Amino acid sequence: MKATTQTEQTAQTGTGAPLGTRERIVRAASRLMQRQGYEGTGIKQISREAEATLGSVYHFFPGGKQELATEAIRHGDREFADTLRAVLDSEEDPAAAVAATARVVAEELRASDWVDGCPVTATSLGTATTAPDIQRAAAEAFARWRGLVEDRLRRAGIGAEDAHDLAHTVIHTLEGAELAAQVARSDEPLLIAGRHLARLVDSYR
Amino acid sequence: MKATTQTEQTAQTGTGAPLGTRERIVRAASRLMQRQGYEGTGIKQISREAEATLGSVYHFFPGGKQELATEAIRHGDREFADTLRAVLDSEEDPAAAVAATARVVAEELRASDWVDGCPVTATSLGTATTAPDIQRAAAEAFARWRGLVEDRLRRAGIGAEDAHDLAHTVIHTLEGAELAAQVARSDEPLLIAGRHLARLVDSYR
DNA sequence: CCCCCTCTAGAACGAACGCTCTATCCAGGA
DNA sequence: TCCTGGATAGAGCGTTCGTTCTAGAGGGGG
Repeated sequence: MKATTQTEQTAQTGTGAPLGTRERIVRAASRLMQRQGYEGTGIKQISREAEATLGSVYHFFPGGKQELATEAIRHGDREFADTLRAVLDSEEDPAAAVAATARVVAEELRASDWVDGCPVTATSLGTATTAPDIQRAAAEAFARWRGLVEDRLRRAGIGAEDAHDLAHTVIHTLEGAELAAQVARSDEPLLIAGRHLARLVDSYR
Repeated sequence: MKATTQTEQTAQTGTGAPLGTRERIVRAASRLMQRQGYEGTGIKQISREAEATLGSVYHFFPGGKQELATEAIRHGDREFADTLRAVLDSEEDPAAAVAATARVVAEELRASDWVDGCPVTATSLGTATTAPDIQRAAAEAFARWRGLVEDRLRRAGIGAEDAHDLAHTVIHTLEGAELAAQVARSDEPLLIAGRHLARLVDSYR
């Protein structure tokens, strides 16, 4: 971790090569806030987990905790968008694709012992009155995810307005079901949601 | 606010009569945590808002913040259960009843300027690893709400298994749509969810 | 060779945190 | 009349919070 840090972090993301300081901080912030929420996560805990110092955190994020949180949300946004794209394209039938998404979310949640829920939700909840930037980043994440679903449905031949509405309900139902699955420590809510969403999508074909 | 406090608070809830200290504390905690989350809300802020002193808070809730939070969740649980019962019975058709529920949630959210979301979600999120009591109370709230919907659907002639599954998706979709409505500051997610849930329920008749 | 600039390092600040503790108040029973 | 015990009151504990600040490390360009 030297002055070459900045160039490293932009180049390598996928491999196991060492990440730049800035990227390590963002990832640590995203993961911690996903589990503990915005208020429940401290800057010092983030810097410790990222193996960076407080000085580095404020060097890369002069806006402090709020700037770091919005960046963490954007990280979670991109991350889920990637898996969403992949899963939606993995099935021929749009209804099956939606059900597969619910299954994947359920698997990942179970794998984390029901701890890693939606990073965007956990980070943004409770900041409505204090940090509008964070809310905006969260809204943008939801909008992007809905856009991916909407595109997929339109490509399957579903009309523009129906696809728009369906995308809303698909994303939001997954969101709510994941939340319920988390507190119940069971994937039943997500699997039921997947079946119902598939049925709903099918009814518009 | 004297020694008669304890008897007062059990007796009067609906009227405009003065509430007992304990009840005032629970309500303040519920409202504040609904907006700011568990970690974002301080005990001193609660006692200030409830017009009670720190001594009173720890007198009624020796378990501290965690005990207070579980009580706040149970309060929110009962509150939403009451409106849920009322709205579900206000319509003849079960699908229409579900859509009406989404409309009511949207109205209340809008009335609070998109700030008062689900009290159970906001309070319990981020406490998974630290406070299992809070998680349990949240899970019980969801289960109760699902139970109310399931009963309503079964009374409308829907089969046991279908009613069980539908109740899951109805509650969880409303949950997720309310969250999205909050960050987007728009009731569109909830209204779309209401239409889709009605269509889904209808498809099981 | 040395300056410069990005990045690292962590001590220190005031404020707020959850919680403990002692003191006081006051209605009802003996 | 005094006593008892639930309820109120708030100063103060140690800790952690987000943030600021100064100091140093170290490689590339003049």
